[in-house]
Amino acid sequence: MALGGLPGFRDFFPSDMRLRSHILDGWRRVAERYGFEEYDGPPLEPLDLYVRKSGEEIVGQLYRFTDQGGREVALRPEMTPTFARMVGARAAGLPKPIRWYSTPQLFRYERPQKGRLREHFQLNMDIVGEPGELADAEMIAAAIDVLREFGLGEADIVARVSDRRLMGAVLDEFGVAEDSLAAVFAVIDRLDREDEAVLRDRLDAAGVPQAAADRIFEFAADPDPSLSACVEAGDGGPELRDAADRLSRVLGHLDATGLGGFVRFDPTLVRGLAYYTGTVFEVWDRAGEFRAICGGGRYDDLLAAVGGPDLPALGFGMGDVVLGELLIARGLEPEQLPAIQDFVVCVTPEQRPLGLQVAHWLRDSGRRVAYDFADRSVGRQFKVANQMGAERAIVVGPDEAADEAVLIRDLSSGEEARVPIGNLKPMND
RNA sequence: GUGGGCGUAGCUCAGCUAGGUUAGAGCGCCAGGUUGUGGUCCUGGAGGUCGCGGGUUCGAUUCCCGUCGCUCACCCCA
Repeated sequence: MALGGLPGFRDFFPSDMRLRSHILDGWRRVAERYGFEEYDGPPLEPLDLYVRKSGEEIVGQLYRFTDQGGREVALRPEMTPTFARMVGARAAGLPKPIRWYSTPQLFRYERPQKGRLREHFQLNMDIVGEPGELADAEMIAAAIDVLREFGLGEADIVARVSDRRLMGAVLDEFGVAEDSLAAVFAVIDRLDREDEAVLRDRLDAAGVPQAAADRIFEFAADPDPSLSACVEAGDGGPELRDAADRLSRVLGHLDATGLGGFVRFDPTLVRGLAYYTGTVFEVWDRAGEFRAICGGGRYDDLLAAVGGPDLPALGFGMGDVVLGELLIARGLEPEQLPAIQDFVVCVTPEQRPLGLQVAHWLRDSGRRVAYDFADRSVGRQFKVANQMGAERAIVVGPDEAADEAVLIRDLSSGEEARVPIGNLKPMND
């Protein structure tokens, strides 16, 4: 290989393209089954579109440059700003709620690692203009159904669901100061992966009182947390009660759909959820081998904040990289379809014109057809037909031609039959 | 940005651990095994500056240093 590609970018050989198409096709099927309409925007956007939402520090993680017209531009790292602009342009005239989906290729300048490249495809499904909990449940159900579409079941995946406001209220009640909240969230996110002693040191460094730390670990130790326990721990203020009530209804709706077995209330879900305002969720493989497969939630203030309409909204994103790794690990890759169905065998070069006509008729009727480009022996042509995975060999030879027929051989059973050439003509010819 | 692992044919790897004649295997690929029938089998072939550069040495794929690349983890995560 004289020249490699860029790190974190993928070449999709035919065998890889199979999985990619499988994933993208599955995404589309389910999104449309949920009544979502597809949209797309430009892969290149003004840099400012992302700075405005996420701040200057994000610039280092963007693929960005100055174009020949002096504009600062960036390859899109996420779809939400583009979505906000597009929704804003049409929202006034569209019936609510708006249900749109997209499958953009996104780019981020980061060190590639497992499940995380510099480029990926991401399913985005969003609902705009609906404040009620049925929409929250609908969104989570859609995410689960997308994964079910690929053959993943309750034993494979789990949706962790919470409300953005719950844990903050609980921590407040524990005596955690407002300005150490971020550090505490980071600790909570690592409860499964890090020793308690290390995490206690971090809490201490963040200025969290010993008593508060004790209550955090006690709270997090509950293997099957309940909403009521959460409200109790937080000594339910009105906002906490409202969040708990809402979440309770969301979970109830999900039970009603029959997807309850995929769902788990998890108040420790706090990570990377800066702009969410209510329901938040992530879907994980149960074995915990991979990163989050998908994440999303309600972001009622975001559209207005990035210059879009002031409408409540919610949605999720699901990347193709982790999902692809998971499907491979669970043996759920799509099966390889042979490239062709029919292989036209020419016995002698004299049959070439007839062979070309037969092949073209078959193609016109929708069959996948190939033939040998060289005038090789019949045996060789059969070898190629077999190698290409053909179901049938269509033999065009002098004996058959004399009868205005071809010989059709079933390559798996070996059965042969003479068929009049006219029978191969497409129906509508 | 930080740290670990790995770089030998298209792919998966062996050889290197006391440095030495034309660097190997399996799979894959190509061509044959004659005259109209494939999958198995047999024969032959193509394909490698042993990632790159430097050092030690009579001699380096093998030892040392550097560098690049890949990969995993950390950081970060929209």
